[in-house]
Amino acid sequence: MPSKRPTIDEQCEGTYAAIYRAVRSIPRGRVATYGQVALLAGMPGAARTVGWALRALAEKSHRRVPWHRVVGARGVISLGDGPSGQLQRALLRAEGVRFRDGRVVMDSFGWRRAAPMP
DNA sequence: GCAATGACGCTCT
DNA sequence: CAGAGCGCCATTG
Repeated sequence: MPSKRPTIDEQCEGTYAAIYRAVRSIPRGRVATYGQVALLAGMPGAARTVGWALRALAEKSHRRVPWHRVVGARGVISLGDGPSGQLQRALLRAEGVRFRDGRVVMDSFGWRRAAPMP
């Protein structure tokens, strides 16, 4: 189709594709950090870009991407106390992810990180 | 092409 | 532990 600006869907085929793929690779019940996703997507250091991609995803929300499994470096919910942040927490809890002082217990639930399950 | 923005990360104070 | 500063990369106006 002529002169069509790249929509979210189009961008999903581009740079975001690798990001979404990486996020989809996160096993259920585990979480990964933005930096980790960026690394897996082949863009080390592009943690912020991952945030952009997920943000765009939130507007559509029609993708099967477990965005809730992506958290901050130390397991913090970057969305904060907002409605989205609480939703993320709820979704993670539903998968068995445990929290401690508002942060995910990365030692146990961080993807590819540690340790036997409790 | 530059300046500003952003669901980040790391280091220093 | 909290706050501020700098660096990182991609998108947008």
